[in-house]
Formats: sequence, C-alpha cells, structure tokens
Amino acid sequence: MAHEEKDGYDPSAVENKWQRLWDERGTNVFTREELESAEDPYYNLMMFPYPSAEGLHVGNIYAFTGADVHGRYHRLRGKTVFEPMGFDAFGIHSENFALKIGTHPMDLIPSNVANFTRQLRRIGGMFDWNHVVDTTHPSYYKWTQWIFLQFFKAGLAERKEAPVNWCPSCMTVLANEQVIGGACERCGTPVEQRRIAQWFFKITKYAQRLLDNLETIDWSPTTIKAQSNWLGRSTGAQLRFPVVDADGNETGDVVEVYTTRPDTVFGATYMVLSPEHPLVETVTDDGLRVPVYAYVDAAGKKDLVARQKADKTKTGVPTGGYCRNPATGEVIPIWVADYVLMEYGTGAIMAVPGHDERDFEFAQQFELPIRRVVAGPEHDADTPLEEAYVGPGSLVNSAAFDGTNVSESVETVTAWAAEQGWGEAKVNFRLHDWCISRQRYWGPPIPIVYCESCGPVGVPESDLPVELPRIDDFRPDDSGISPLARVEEWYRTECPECGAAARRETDVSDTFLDSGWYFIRYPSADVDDAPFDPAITKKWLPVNTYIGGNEHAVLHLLYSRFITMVLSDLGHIDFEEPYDVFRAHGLIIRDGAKMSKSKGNVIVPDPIIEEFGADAFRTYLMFLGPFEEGGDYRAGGIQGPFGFLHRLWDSAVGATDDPADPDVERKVHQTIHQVTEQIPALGYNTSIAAMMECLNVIRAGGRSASRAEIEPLVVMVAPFAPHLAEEIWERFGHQGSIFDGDNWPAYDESKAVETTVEVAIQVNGKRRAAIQVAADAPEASVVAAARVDENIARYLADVEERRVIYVPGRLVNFVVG
RNA sequence: GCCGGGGUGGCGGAACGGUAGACGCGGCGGCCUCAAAAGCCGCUGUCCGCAAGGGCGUGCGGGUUCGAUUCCCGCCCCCGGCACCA
Repeated sequence: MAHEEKDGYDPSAVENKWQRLWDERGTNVFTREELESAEDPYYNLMMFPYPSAEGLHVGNIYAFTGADVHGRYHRLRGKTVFEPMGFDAFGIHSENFALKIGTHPMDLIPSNVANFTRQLRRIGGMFDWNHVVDTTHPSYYKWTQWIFLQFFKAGLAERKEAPVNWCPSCMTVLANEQVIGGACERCGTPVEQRRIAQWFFKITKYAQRLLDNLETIDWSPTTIKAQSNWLGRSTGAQLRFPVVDADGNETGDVVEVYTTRPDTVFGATYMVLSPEHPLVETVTDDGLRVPVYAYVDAAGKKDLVARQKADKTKTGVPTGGYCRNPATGEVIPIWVADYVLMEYGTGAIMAVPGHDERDFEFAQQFELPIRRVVAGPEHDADTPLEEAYVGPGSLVNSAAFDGTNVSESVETVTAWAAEQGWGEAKVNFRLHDWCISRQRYWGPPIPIVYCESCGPVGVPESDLPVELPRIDDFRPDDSGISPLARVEEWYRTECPECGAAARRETDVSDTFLDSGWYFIRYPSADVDDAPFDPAITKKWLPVNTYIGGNEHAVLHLLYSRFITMVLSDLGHIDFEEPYDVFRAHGLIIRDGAKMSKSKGNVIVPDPIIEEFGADAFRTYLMFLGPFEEGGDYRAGGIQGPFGFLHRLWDSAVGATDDPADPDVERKVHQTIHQVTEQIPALGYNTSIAAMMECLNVIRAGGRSASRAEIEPLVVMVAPFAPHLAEEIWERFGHQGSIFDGDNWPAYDESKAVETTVEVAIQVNGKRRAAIQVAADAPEASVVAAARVDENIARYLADVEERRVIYVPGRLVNFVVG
C-alpha cells in the first residue's frame, strides 16, 4: 500500500512540489544581469489579463497555456525565454464593478490581482514574477503619462472639440472601436453624439505606414485582414463643386466631395451634405431654414443610434441651395441627409444615383433625376435603370469620355478634372484619430495643466507621476466632466511655465494607452528612472511571438503598433513594429457559444485542477482542438489526457534499463519528428495525439517501457505537463530543471525509417486489398506482388489493363476498363 | 450586404491530390479488485452477408483527375467581425 502511494501519480503532490521548487530556485525569473547577458533571447508574450473579480476562466487559461507551451518548447530547445505576466487593471470595467459592489477600485484591484496571481501560479505558467506589470501602479502609469507627453511634444496629441460617442449609461466617451452597431460595447446602451473637448492621438497620420508594414510582419492572416479593413484605404478623387446662387452665379463657396468613382461625375445629379457639414447654414435658402435646421437638430440628437440601425430608409431635406456640376455645367440641388457621414471623406458627396445603391434609393424616394453614365454589356446609353448599376462597362452620356472603359476612366477623368482645376486624385482612410480622453476616475490622469496665459502645458517629466488621488466619490455623472473635476484640492495647481494659478486636466486616459506599450515595460519592469532600459530593450525587443485573442485585432494591436512607430520615430527605440510574429488563438466554445460570463456558460477551472491537476487540464485544453481555431469544451474530455499522463507516469516510473526495442524506437523517432515540427506551428492537438500513439506502442501488450524509449517522450510532453516532466526528469537522476539547457530529443532519421510498408492496392481508384512489402522494394516487384493478390486477381481477370499507377510506399492503382 | 473561418461517425477532432475517420471522449463486452479509482484486453461510420467480401458514405449540385475531405465553378447552412465609408 505504502509502495503504491509512493509511486502512483499524484498530480497535486507533484505540482505543489515543483511550483515550490521553481520559486525557490528562481527557475523562471531573471535578474537584470541575466536579462542583459542572455545569449539566445526569446521574448514570448501573451496578452495580459484584466483582473476581474470572478477570477480566471477557462478561456483565459486556454490562451495562456497555449502561449506557455510555446515558450516552454523554445526553452527546451535551449533558448533563453522571457515570459512575463501582468495586469491590465485600469478601466471602466473595474470601476463599474467597484461601483456595483460598493467598494473602491484601489481596494478591489489588489485583491483581484492576488487571486489571479494565485490561479496563474497554479496552472504552472513559466511566468517571470520578478517582472510583473500592473498598469494601475504609479510606477507604471508614471511612464504611461510620459508617453502621453512625448506625443504631446511631438504634436501628435491634440485637444479639440469633436463629436464623440457618448455612452449615457457608462457616462463616458467611447472610441469608435468601442461602439458596436450604435451601442456601447460594454453595456449595450445606445450611444449618443456629444461635442466635448477631447485629447486625440493623430493615428491617421500613420495610416499608410500602418497599412504598408502589414506586409513585413508575420501575423495570422485573419488579423492582418481585419487591420487592413479597419484602416480602410480607398483611392479616388477629391472634386470641387462650386456653389451657385439662384441666377447661376458662383458664390465663392465650394462643396468639396470625396468619391471613389470620379468617372461617374457626369451622372452626379444632386449633392448631399451631412447634417454636421459647416456649409449647411451657408447654402440653405432662407425660406427653408426651419425644416433644414429641424432636420439637422434631429440628426444630431439621435445620430449614431438611429444612423446605425439596420433600418436604412433614407431621410433628407432640400436646402434650396445649388452647385454647378463642373463636368456637365448643370446646376444641381444640394440636399442634407444623414446617410452622409461627417466623419468620412469630406462629409459631403456628389450623388450619382445611377451607379450608387444609396444614392439610387434616395433619388427614388425624393424623385431626383437618375442618369445612366455607365453601360454594361447588355445596355446602351438609354437603357432605363431599375437599380443602381455598379458593374463593369463603358461610359455613356459623358461627353468626350463616352466609350471609355470604366477600368481606365477613373484615372482619365481625374486627370481631366485636375487639368481644369476642380479636382485631384486622393487616397482616403476609414481610420479616425484616436480619442484617448475618458471622463472617468479609474485611469491615469492626463498630465496636462491648463493655464490662462500659456494654454495647455505638459506636466514636467520630473513631476511625474500625476498621481490619481484616492477619492470616495468616484461616481461618474452626466455632466461630461470627470469625477476628478469635483476635487478642487487636486486639480488646483500652478502653471509649470509661468507659475500662475492653473488647473489640471481632469480626464484620464483610455486603457488602450496602458496596454499600448506594456510589452516594452516588461523587461524593464524593475527600472524606476526610465520607462525602459535602452540596453535591455535592444536585446529583448521586438517581441518574438505574441499570442492573443483576435478580439483585439483592431484595438489593442493597432494602437500598440502605432505607439511603437511613434516611439521609434522619436528615437526612443530602434524598431517600429512591436511583434515579429502574432498568432490569434481560437475560442473555447461551450453549448454552441463562446465561453463568457454574459452567456452564462463559464467553467470555473479551480475544481477541475483540484481533481485532475494542472498538467492534465493544460494537456486537455491543448488537445481539444487546433489551438488557432479553438474548440468545444466538454466536461468528460479531460479523462483522455488524464489517463495518458497517468500511463506515461506509470511507464516512466517503472522503466527498465534495457536497450530500446528497435520497433518501439522507430515509433519514438517518428514521434520526435512530428512533434518537433508541429509544436512551433501551434499544432498542439496533433502533437499530443502523436505522443499518445507513441505511448500506446511503448505499452502495447502490457510491455514495460525502457528508459531509452520513454525519456524522449517525457521531454516532449514537458511543455504541456511541466510538473510531471520535472518530477520524472528528477527521478531519472538528472540535476536541475528539465527546462534548463537544451534537452529536446534529437531526431535521428535513420532510426525512424520503416523496413516494411503496407501498400494499398486499388482497382480504378477503389481499395481492394493491401500487401506488405519491403520499404525499398522496386516498383516492378510491388506491382507483381499486387497482381497476384487473390482479390486483385479476380478484378483483373477479364478486363483490359490500361494503366498502372504506382505511388511508392503508398499504393498501386490498376486502371482497367 | 461586405470581409474572415467553418460544415467529416453518437461527440471533440485526424488526414503532402494517394488506404477517410489518426488520437481521444462516449458506448458495449471482458480482466484485475472485498469494493472503488487508476490500469489492462477486445469491439464500435452505415447497410447487406455466417464469412470471404461487397454497396453507400466528408453540407448540396456540377467539373478536373487513374484517384477529390483536399483543386475549380455554382449554391445552402453555421460561427466570428465590419457595416449607409461615398
């Protein structure tokens, strides 16, 4: 009995032991000197969590484990792997939760962090606990503020009054990226439009570079595509339509429009301004001011909500003003309609109802003229339009351009407009500047002081951090002003430039600014006189591999690229892309839906780890599907990997010193080959399957393993089940951690070669038999052997043989007929 | 509507254009045990057949090929993202 207990697999004993030893020996942590002198550095990054009160859920653990497996693999191959962990703990989510349960974020977050830390240790991640980053700690946000100041000094941070997305429930401004279908991504409340003075980062200046660089980085294609769509580059032309009075004389005002189809300018039969367009007032006829202003007013109120509803019924009003179409010379009416958005292009369009679906619908509704200027192969110049025609064809009703193919006409018409001075080619992006102001409490104060005479002044770097004061009343209100604006003793200060009485900025910054640079901070987390140490940064960055969720494809990943680019331009770092490789992991699905608290299908990991151990849990999560695609979580599924580890343990603990059996050794080397190829490619599920198969061979017929057979398997399983691997490694008599040094098994091709192979015999592509032949048997002898197979002979008896296909080692196919 | 990713046994999932269903879960039968856990052995796509063997099978319809889950064309459905972006 006692003997049983000593040698039986007891996950919690093994895991406790090794987690303790890793801590005691500092297995996973680096000193500054070690970071400085690392020989083969590999920076393995995963997206840091928001430390919620609920603790880690299976989705988090899935992502972390997948990334940890990657890091551990590279470490077993002899690399020096830095794998840090941190907490993205500022933001509305924490603040709202604190409000809900009646506590203070400054009390809530440390206890959440402690709980997360406990859980993260328990799953056996290879985290460097000496380099933890907590974005809410003054030692971190001091440097977040420093980054703001660098942007400010470089003219890349700008304060402007702008229409912003306002969530009436969260009572704060949201970035465009945080508005989903017109509603707040966090609480689902319809978003309103407000005009508030905000700080913006000029990310649009970097749009082209952010797009171009996508070609140079090795990222998941889905993420690349999402970023590229989000940047939304389009090419076209900016055209100017002069405003004319009732007599057709030019007033001097010009409506500037952006279009991707300048070739259809001859079909522009009216103009549309967005309700917020500055020219609305100017062009509106006095007799129409009442309806126009009423429309503009209504649009402003409902704005983002109503505009982004699925209902796309067009509304609009005529202004009574007119433009001259510079191509045709015709006078055309100017309308105001909310289907034209102020945020895109120039906020005004030329409407070509014949060849744009939205314009067509609008023109139909308000009985505006619809003119064909493109004729497809089925049409002529006068074919009536039943709907907007957007297909290929050639221009008609377009004066000198008639007959030109649309594929070339964009260019020729633009050139003509340029020659005449009313337009030029233009590239446009969908991307907007990044609004970083938040009228909330739980974030880093924006380090700006407003002075009557000096204007907005950056807080001197020596005065950082601008500490977030602990205040009891941190509730937001509907005024659009931060809770900090209620704390006079905090916001009253002196102008850093002239010393006059001044007032601090009371907004805090967006959490995406916190997470936009944390990866640069990690290796320098213990440096307190600079945001990052130059030498260490040079050695460790950019990040080798970043693994995270694709929900951040256009938020965090775009902002962190932008910040990196700016820091590079400002000379602080010498790389402009933060992550060499990015891989998006899949999602854990349960009951047909993504595992999430709102869906109510979350699995709490702790009891599972308690029962089966972290190793089995990790292995199961990596086994349940391709890591980059996610998979279905099923409660009983862990039995398979648990049993596997159990058998592996039993075989290893009872291993003999006999030499390896050649047949088993062959399987072992085939497995080494496969696993070595698949793990770095994140093919975790098939790697585990291969190792299971290998163990099945080792144990076939109840045979005992020899140590030579099983030791390579133990090393290969170590990324998935690190505690178990360490324990067996130690029992095999090795000194120190299995993760110290290059312990990955070497693949020997000569040992993996099969001597005999099974060859399938097909007749007309259908498998009719299989024969065993020597692996190096010549074609003729294989075909001859195939021919005399009893079953095959029957099929070949009375038919003509037309062809024989031979695929070495695989099959022989007799084509008969 | 647009952009991604998918549709394979009861289930999760494997398959360089080459033996479809590896590996695992679940199920059935058996061994070990006082019992349980763990472990071990066998069977397990479906239909016909005692068997040998054969028919049918990777969402649907076509095509290319000696051979298609894989490539091409046209559909259907599911998941994720974006959405009046001119």
